[in-house]
Amino acid sequence: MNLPPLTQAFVLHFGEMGSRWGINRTVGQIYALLYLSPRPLCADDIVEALGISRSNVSMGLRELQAWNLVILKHLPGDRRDHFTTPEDVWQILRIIAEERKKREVDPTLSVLRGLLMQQPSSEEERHAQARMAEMHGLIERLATWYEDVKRLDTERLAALLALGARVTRLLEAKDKVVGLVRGGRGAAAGE
Amino acid sequence: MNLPPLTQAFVLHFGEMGSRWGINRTVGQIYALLYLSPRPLCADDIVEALGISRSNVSMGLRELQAWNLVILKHLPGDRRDHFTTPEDVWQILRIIAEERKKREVDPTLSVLRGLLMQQPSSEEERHAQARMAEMHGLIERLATWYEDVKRLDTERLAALLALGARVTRLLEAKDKVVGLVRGGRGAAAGE
DNA sequence: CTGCAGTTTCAGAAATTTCTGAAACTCATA
DNA sequence: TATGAGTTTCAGAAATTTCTGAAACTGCAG
Repeated sequence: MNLPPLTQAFVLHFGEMGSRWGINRTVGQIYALLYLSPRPLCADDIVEALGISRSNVSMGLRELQAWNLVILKHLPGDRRDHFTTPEDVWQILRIIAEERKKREVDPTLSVLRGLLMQQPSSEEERHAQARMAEMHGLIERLATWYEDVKRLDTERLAALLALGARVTRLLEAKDKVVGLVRGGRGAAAGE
Repeated sequence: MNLPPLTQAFVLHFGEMGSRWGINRTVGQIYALLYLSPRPLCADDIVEALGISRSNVSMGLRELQAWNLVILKHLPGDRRDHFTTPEDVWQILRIIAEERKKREVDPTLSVLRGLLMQQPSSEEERHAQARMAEMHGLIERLATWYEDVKRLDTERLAALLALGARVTRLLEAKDKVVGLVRGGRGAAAGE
């Protein structure tokens, strides 16, 4: 691996974190490299930059495509596929959230649903099912919230984040205001 | 493994998902078992229930303790440690969020900070650093939001979730109302 | 003390995941 | 349709992770 020091440090870090993030070292490194690169890279550029085998790069790129984390570009006059990552970090965030939900949450949600349909065959099972119901309820709430929030455009999403916990102040204010407005003039605060 | 069918299905599922969640199969299974159990279990109960070695259980419990996901109970007249999970699923959610942040986000945040302090030594590096700055900015925003939200009590948190994307309506309403209230009667909406 | 129930540690075995090189495939173009 | 640049696949090698049994440790009870 022969990269400028900052790039190299970033790439190595992504490699190390990869396993914690549910991808492997190579995939992490490839992603990091593409993320930093000012222009699309082809597979051989990656082989060169990271010093790993061609087939490993191919598999890594395949996995990143499954994650929707790379974009395929065709440079004019070059048959080879070239790859970049989406530019916009908010877009990347959305993709990662979506994919992690799909992989880490949805399967459990559907298993829970299945198990909650069944007839418990003992007191033990009745209790177990109640616990599953609690878990299911929470996950479903989170999932609904996420489905909702992910549709927001970036500007609104950013505004919401910036507001942080102060939304609740707003929430409480709402109740007051709703009363106030209802008792006074026309509608202003919806719902 | 000899468990009632619903329990067994849940335990096996957690085992399979374990690797996606950053824990291993055994740890997933132990957690699932404790989560469903109506009473605290000791290590040997777990060996018995899951059919795995005593030392494996010991390591698994140790890891779950590192995650703060189990509670140690001492039953009167029994020297052995017994384990449960926190009862409240919201509490569990908080713990998982905290631990995942600590493991999956904080290290990257600190590496990014370090790299952003350095002097870029070329145009390439300057660009790479700009990309890192974008990533750092986003992650820091998310982290701040999280720090903020995690302090909410469960009731408020639940209310916020339930509101979902509709908060933005409220946000927009706020602007209107603030004007309206300012131009009309006494203060109602804070901030 | 000594014995013993209970727990932890750890080196190596087993299982799983990742990585490689060689072979197979694809498809534009000469 | 033959060539070859580029890509993918896949079986086995290498590395890593997980799991086990045996040995070491801990601290209470007699």
